[in-house]
Amino acid sequence: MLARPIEPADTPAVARSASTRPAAWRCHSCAGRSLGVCAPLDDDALGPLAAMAGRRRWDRRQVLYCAGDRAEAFYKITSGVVAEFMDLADGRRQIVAIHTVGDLCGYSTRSRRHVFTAQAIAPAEACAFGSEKFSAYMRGNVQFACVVAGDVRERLNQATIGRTVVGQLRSFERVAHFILEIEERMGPNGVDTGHVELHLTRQEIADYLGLTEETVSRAFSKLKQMRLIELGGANVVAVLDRQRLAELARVGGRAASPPAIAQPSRED
Amino acid sequence: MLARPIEPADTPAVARSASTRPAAWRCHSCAGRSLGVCAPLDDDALGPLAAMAGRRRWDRRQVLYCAGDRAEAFYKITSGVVAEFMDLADGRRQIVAIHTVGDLCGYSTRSRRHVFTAQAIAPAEACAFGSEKFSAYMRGNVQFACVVAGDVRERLNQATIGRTVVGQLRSFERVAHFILEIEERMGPNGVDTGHVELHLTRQEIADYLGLTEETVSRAFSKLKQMRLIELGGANVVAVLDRQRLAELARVGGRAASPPAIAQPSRED
DNA sequence: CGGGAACTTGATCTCGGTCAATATTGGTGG
DNA sequence: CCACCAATATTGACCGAGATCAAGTTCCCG
Repeated sequence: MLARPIEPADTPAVARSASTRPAAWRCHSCAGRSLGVCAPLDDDALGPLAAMAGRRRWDRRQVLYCAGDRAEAFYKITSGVVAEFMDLADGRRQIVAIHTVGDLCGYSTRSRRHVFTAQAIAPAEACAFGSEKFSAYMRGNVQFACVVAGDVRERLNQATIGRTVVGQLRSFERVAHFILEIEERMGPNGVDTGHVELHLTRQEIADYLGLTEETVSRAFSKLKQMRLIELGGANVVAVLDRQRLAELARVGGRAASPPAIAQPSRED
Repeated sequence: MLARPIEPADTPAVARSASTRPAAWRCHSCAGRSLGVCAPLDDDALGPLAAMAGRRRWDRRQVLYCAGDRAEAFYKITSGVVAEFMDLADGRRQIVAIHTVGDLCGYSTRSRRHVFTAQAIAPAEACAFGSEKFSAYMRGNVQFACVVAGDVRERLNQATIGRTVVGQLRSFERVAHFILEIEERMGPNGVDTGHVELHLTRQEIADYLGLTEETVSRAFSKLKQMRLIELGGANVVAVLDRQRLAELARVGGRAASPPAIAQPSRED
């Protein structure tokens, strides 16, 4: 089944065989252990997943799967960045999601086919779960099924906010929103230096926001001129005034920065 | 029809007590029984849901819930049309979903608050399930949890296609897509006469597609002039050439291109 | 019928797209 | 380490799709 170009699991034989060590022990060194669908699971619930997981990696620009392909696996990203997009016949492209460490991608239609194409934006690694086994585990474990449902629900909310951004905001407002979104999603590390590595090229940002690369570039220049950001090398942006940036980017009634980290089932 | 704002369940005592009549018996006359999350469930699985369900109804323009409100219930629509939208501070509005018979709405954030506002676009009725009970039933029934996960996944796909429509298509292409979408979602009845009742005003369509009402109106006129549609009274559209309409509206589905390996860059 | 809401159409303006010319960056080999 | 080259970004000039402003027109519904 799930082909593994690299290695099924870089695990010493001793660990695989013995029941003295739960399969989930390998997860302890995983950056995504406390993120996304893994976070709410204890080691017991994680065990079957860890046992079916294989490792995969892709270089920048490599494709994980294509729209229309039969869905073979889910991928939980452990490093790097992956974009999902839809293509139009004439070459227009809409990036519909950007995934990074902790995110699960590979959701498909009811007919088990991918709707989107996924491509590594930065060299990426992931835990791969065969679709069949993954679904079977869902059908056998309520907790996991609920966790997945919650994950998809969260993604639906993100997608919907994205639709509002593209449908209603002006170009530079969209870019402001993008900067804050990336800062939030990519840097879940505690204190921020105010420096955000974008990972996406101007063209990719344009495809994400429904603009052209020239307009995106102009928007960056405008925000820089407004003293809200500073542009650095290596595609890094320094956020100078998060407050005003957030006002430009505001979508929906309340603050655009819900504590998005994987955490308790309820807050406030 | 049965009206009445909130009742736990107007079930004859005999049905509630006796095992001779499952609680789901009332569902047999429901238009949504074979749609959405109810469809995959047999009467046994439906029973607990039916037992917790109450009926609600809203007039045109009435609000089901507001963004930021604490989520109290899920609503499975049994008649009418409901729109979910996000508002911006300055009055701009994005309709992010249109729901009709069979659709479940009321999904919230992890913090149990609504992200969107829901409003009846046409007088609507729904089966209401208290959030707590609904979630509890999910946590106790794998099948139901999986069904809900599948429903949300489907919605995610729709939302993503919507984002592509708004981000990439020209105004009249978006309207073409809208017409076909409404035809498909509102008329699940067998053979179509080619007549689609839109239910939404021009302004609402505009808010859905990220346009202005004038532009929407011009797009309708243009499609009419192109002999693809005919405009009738009562906000009804006659589809004259579904084929060409679909070509304008096409997103995602690549036709015959071999899904070769990593296409390094966009063109060439 | 009458009046208000929804729709259509026209005139003009503007934001963002398009085309095109540099400028900058980053990677590679000498 | 530097020179060179391709990829990416920036900036400018111009254009056009869609927004805006402003009348009219049609459709409901009492």
